[in-house]
Amino acid sequence: MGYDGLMRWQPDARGRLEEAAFALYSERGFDQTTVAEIADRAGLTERTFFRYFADKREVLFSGSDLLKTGFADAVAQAPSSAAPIDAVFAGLQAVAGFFEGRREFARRRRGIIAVNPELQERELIKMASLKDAVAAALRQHGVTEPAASLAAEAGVAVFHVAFERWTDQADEEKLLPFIRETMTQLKAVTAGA
Amino acid sequence: MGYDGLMRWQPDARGRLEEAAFALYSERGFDQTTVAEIADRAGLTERTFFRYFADKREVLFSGSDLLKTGFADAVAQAPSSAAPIDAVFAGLQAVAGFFEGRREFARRRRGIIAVNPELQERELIKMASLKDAVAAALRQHGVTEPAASLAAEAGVAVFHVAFERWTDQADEEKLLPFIRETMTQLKAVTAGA
DNA sequence: AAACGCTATGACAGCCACTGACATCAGTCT
DNA sequence: AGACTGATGTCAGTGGCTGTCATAGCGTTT
Repeated sequence: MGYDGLMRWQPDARGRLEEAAFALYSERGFDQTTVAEIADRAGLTERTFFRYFADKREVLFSGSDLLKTGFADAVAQAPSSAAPIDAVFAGLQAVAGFFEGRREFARRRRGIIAVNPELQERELIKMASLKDAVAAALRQHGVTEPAASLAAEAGVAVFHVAFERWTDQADEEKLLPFIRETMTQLKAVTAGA
Repeated sequence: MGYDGLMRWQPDARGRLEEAAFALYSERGFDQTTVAEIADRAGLTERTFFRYFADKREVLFSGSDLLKTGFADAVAQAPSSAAPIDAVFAGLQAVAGFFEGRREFARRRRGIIAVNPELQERELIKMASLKDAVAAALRQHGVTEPAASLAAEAGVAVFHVAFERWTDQADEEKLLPFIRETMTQLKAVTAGA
């Protein structure tokens, strides 16, 4: 039999909270949404929200762990003969796969984050964490510092720039070509003089 | 005659708040310090703290505006014949001057920030803002996107890595040599393959 | 010098993010 | 049935941050 209005013990509390937050942040904006409202919409309480997410921002970043491990694992599994920049590129290819078919979602999520400094801060620290993971994977490959950190910085910079250009596009296209082109241009820039 | 205990209308309220915050964050850590305590130590009230600083973190970042304009102005004033990466390097030289003789302060400040994720987030968004300013200066130079953004990312990455290595050093040395070396290594890494 | 006005600060009330402690509910095991 | 476990609810409290109004110091005007 169905549950009577009460949602307690309904499945996927975490997912419901994510959806509710995403919807409310879209409709009214992050600042104009309270955690109590998110919890209500998900049929839960504020306290439960904070059991699943460390804070009000984190609910938008549940995918970043997968992105991080996907990127770093691909770097770690690159042939050991590969130059650092090529190992990083292998990671970027994995990232491109990660976003396959999710451009519209990525676009709306970016819209929410773009208008709020607090959310931008969170996004930046996720990027920094991604960078650290990539650097660690490179070191595991025998790349020494500071080359590992710099190659990781370069890789994440390429991802960031390419990702923005991809979501700015009107048409549904693949992310990978943007990554390729951005990487080429980074090489051109740093080779200057 | 001197003032009797009350500090109202004592000069440099802002500076006193900065010093008090820096001291307390050092002694007990950021989380264990309340804004009321900072204000007390500065002889002011909590409300006044928030008139000078947007939030509890911002009090540690008052210098970042000077750093940003110093970096960006130097980029903008580089000879128009200079390649993007060389204009960026001119900016980095200005940054090195900015930190002249402030290594110990930079070191302690970094210690406060290093142990607190919220402060790291704030530092990261300041870096991003710095990057944006540098990119804008490059565009003003006629550099097109995405080269401007990428060169700016590269420049800020070099600053970041060099700065960390400089503050890790035990001896008081100049920042500029670290910047030179880091820049060289970035070029080597991105030239790979 | 008295009145005026301007700005920095204080005082107070309130919202909301976030936390700790304990109660309660649903399903499982025995 | 009764005990056990894990997810959720309830409640009280802390602290960051804001809006609003009162007040203190200081210069200016008349």
